[in-house]
Amino acid sequence: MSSAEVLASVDIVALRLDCEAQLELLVLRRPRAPFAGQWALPGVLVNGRSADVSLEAAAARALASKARLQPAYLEQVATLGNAVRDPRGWSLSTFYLALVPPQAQVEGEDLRFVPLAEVLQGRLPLPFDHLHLVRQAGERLASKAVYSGVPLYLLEEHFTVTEALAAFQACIGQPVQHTTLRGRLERMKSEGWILDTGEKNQPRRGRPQTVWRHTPRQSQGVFTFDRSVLI
Amino acid sequence: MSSAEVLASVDIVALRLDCEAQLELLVLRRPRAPFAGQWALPGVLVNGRSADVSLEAAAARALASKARLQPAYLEQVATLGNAVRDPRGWSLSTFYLALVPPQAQVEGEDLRFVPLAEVLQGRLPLPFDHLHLVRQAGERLASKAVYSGVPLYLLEEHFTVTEALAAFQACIGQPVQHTTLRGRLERMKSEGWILDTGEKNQPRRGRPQTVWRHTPRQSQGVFTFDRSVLI
DNA sequence: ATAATAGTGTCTGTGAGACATTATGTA
DNA sequence: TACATAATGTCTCACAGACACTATTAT
Repeated sequence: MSSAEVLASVDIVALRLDCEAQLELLVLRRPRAPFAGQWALPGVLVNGRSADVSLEAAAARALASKARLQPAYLEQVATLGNAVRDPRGWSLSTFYLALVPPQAQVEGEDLRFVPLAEVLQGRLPLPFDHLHLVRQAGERLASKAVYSGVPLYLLEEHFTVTEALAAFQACIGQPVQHTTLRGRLERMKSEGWILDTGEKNQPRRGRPQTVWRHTPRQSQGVFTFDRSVLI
Repeated sequence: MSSAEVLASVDIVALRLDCEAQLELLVLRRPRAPFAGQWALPGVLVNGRSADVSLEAAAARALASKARLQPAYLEQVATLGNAVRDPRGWSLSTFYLALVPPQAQVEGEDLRFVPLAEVLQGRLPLPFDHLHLVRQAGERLASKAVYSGVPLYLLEEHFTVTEALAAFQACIGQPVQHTTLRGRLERMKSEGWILDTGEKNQPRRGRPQTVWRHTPRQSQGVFTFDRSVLI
């Protein structure tokens, strides 16, 4: 059997929070055709010649080699494949949702974070069907945020309730009651996923904030609640 | 750029319920090397030469052409890719969970349903990493069954609470309170996902059963509850 | 003191768990 | 009648929603 005529790639939808707790998307200026010079999702081709032992490894390589980023959370979202998404022919994209801590230093000539909202509204066009991938990854994040602790991976290891609240709301796209979140954090604490450092953080004005620390048991696992935050 | 040296396939984990409400897995005797003659998951290669317009179409083709089956539910689970899963080299498998109604007529020389439990226990070995795919698909089904109406796709369109209960329990692998299920069905009814036909079914002995009808709004959608069935 | 922000308490509603009770059929 | 199976009712508990109230800081 000859090698199959299909182009397989791994693409990354990497998100972080900006200083106003809005989601940002990592984009990269494409070095090669097609769409050379355009901003697009970082990705790599997977084939027998690349050294990756697995798809996961290819995803990690895409982020590490193109952006020198190590995600706090990495999850495969889905694989999209059809005959028209790439002008070169039948192609497959297995795409991942990556969550990276805020203020990662990646600004450069051909690498930057852009507001996710701009992309979703089409004001910042992406080549291929990358907008579709971004949408699906965003929906995955939103749906997981209502019943899991996933948004904590967008924060520094040490965080406050206010920061966590902003992260959940950014992921879900809806307001969340702080009392609800406090209850959930309390449950995560009792199961060892986070802990109260005892430290306090002093905001510009007002009462000092409790500082929590995110300590996921297994790396990149998610704490799952048995209820959805009702919207 | 030459065609990439990667083998891409779509594999199907098709499940149905036997007459004792145990899950069964569809397996197919491989016509070609590698592993010719062994029972394995049905699947097809995807490449530019096959006529599939998309991965979804390839998945449907795999089921239709190899088993003449049309699934009531079809969902992409994930894509597994690495250098060692196929002796021919670096390969990708995008695999789908398919739910088919009971008593579908597919028995044949090189096509049959086998008890899922036998496969999971390793008493019925599968080639490649197919056991791994089956496990992941099974876990996906179990996790969805606790907060959605997915198991109803394993039933005939007309069903009773007892049948539904058996389906949920088979998917979850745990007993479920019939009162809980009745409550959920009532909620699905009020949102139009199922309806009370008014008919009754008379079991061998005992009170007649209400006959419900599964009428999913959008084909293959799932009703989602905002709580998990607490285990 | 006042404003701002963090954190707690209270009441309600929903829906699951557990289990008793009632309903309706067959043998 | 006895028995089997289906369906309902009741009570408790966990937890989200909503919102009032208290606590602790800076200005």
